[in-house]
Amino acid sequence: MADVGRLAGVSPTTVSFVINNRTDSGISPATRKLVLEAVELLGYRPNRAAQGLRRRRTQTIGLITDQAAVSPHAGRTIAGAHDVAWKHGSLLLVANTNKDPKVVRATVHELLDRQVDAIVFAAEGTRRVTPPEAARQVPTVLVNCFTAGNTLPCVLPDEAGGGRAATELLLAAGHRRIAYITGMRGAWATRGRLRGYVAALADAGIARDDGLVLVGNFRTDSGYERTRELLARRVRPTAIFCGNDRMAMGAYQAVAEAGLRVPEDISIVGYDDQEDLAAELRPPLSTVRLPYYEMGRWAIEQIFAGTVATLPSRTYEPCPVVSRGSVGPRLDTAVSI
Amino acid sequence: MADVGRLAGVSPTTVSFVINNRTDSGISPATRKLVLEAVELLGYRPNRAAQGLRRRRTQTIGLITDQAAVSPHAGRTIAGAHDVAWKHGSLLLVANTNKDPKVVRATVHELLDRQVDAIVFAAEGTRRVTPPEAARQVPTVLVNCFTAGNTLPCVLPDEAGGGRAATELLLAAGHRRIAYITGMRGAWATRGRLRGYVAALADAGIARDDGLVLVGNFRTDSGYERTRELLARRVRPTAIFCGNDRMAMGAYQAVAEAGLRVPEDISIVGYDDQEDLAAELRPPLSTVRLPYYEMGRWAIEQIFAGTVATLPSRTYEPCPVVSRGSVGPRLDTAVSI
DNA sequence: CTGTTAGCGCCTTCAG
DNA sequence: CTGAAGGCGCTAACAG
Repeated sequence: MADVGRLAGVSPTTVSFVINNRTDSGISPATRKLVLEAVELLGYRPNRAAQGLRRRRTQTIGLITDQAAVSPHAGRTIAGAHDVAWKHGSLLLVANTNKDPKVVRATVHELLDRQVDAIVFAAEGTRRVTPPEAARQVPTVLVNCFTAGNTLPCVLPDEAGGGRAATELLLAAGHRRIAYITGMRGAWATRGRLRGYVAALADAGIARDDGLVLVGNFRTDSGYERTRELLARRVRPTAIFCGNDRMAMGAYQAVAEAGLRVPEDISIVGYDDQEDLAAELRPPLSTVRLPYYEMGRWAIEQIFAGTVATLPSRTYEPCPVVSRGSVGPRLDTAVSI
Repeated sequence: MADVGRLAGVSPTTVSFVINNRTDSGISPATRKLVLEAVELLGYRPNRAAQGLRRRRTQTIGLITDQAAVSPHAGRTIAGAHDVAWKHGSLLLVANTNKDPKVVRATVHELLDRQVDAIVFAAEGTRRVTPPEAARQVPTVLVNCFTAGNTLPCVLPDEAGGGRAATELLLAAGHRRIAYITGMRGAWATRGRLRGYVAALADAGIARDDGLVLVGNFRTDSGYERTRELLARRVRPTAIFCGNDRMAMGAYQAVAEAGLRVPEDISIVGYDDQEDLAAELRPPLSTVRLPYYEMGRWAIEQIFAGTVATLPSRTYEPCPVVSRGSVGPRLDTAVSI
């Protein structure tokens, strides 16, 4: 910076003013141009570490994930967060903990030591977390997780809305006997999706039939097995809502083995919109998207909006329907009620 | 730090010595203990931004990806890189470019401005890249990509080795009529895998039969279509090596539709070991793993080993076979040669 | 409209 | 064995 000043024949201060184009302390256009030329000539770039030291803002945000490796989910959250941060001139310091509380603590400290402006916690599967107290030193927002007393603002997928949307997609196609293969019992996602399913049926004036709700576990096998059971019944459902895409893949197989076709003979809807799976199934699977990218965006947007302190304890991000080719009209009018 | 010194009754210098436990400038055990207690009491943590300014090392490494969102791949590379960096007390500054050269340039500068100690470039799909010259200011290593003149060291998956391993897995099970459904023509991965396939067959003394090599495009549909063609032949292959897992999924469907079973009637091997797909297929797919995690590790290890400058232009990371349940013994001895 | 001065928090000679 | 002084690169008061 001193070099730039020397070359332009001004003081370092003036250079600083020009670089940060501060309008308050009016620099003459001529000087300004002179400085800019010197900057260009020398290829000068300000040292952010020094800036951070002085300004107490590093233009860096810490993002802590559970387990980035396992699924594309963490990647999408990071991408969403990154895009917004980038637009504001910030970058992400990304760290992985393997849910190990000691590592989480250590990570928060490492981030804080590097003077991050804010921290985002992102979980793969929705769950309760207990971030270390130290994180409170900077604005903190939770993505896809929440604390016991709702002590930190968080954003969660609107699972109930997604369950409703999936069910309504089927309802709109004329289906009335819609089975639901749930995910793992007790999982936060499972409960929400079920609530949406039940509500949608109720709104459509369809009597609740617990026989149509089978318990799966999110694995392909359970989708396959439960679908076989369903197809073996005297009165079959005309559509199946699967608690996730992998179970839907299992369902596809059971349907094929029974000599039936999707969607001609039976309609299927998944959940998650798992990349490289839902779109690649034959026929492409209609499903509901888990808004990881959007949640990542949201978190960073709140940070830049400076609204973190005043945020409601929970914000729900919609799970939009992704219509592909696995839902068809109900055809068995003869058999249904 | 001054506070700590005051509390311990020593100068800031002494505190610094204790914190960085410098053995050269011998601090008495008593003083040392005193300082450590003060640090503990005050919850003092050194400011890395200030340290970085002084030491010219920020304990931060920049990691630039192509498109983190699309697949789990980038996530695995990040995880591998992170784990090694963490072990050395460093953190990753992660940034995404969407292959846009202007964004890539800008990102490199943002990273350099933040004084990263090194830069890693990671691509999703193996390809040629042209990183901005500016990156040379710090050690730079490429993951899953390479430059035109091999001007920067890189690590790539050993696709030929993987193609060979997949083929040998089938050969070992007794198969001799092994078809290969390739990925997109011209893709770097496709060529390497094919080379390995051809070499393995040659080594086994099996005459080359170009009729067994069908061109696919990495999408599920092509795996399905090519497999149908294969199954319609008078003399069928007893095993199929698919250029990736998605095509293997398509192959599974064609096999099922033909009333055949994997692996009883026909064996199938995939490539990529795509999470949440290969392991979830029924039967679980035997495949070859793309070593993203390992390549991420490798890159950071080189950086800490200080060997970046002396590295060979290309290093190949093995693609290990992942045996699951889709390969069985050849049963049609009657029909084969 | 521009320059001087004084740190941000830390590390590193160099004296004692 | 420990402390004082100086500076990493930058910005914010405060003068002029």
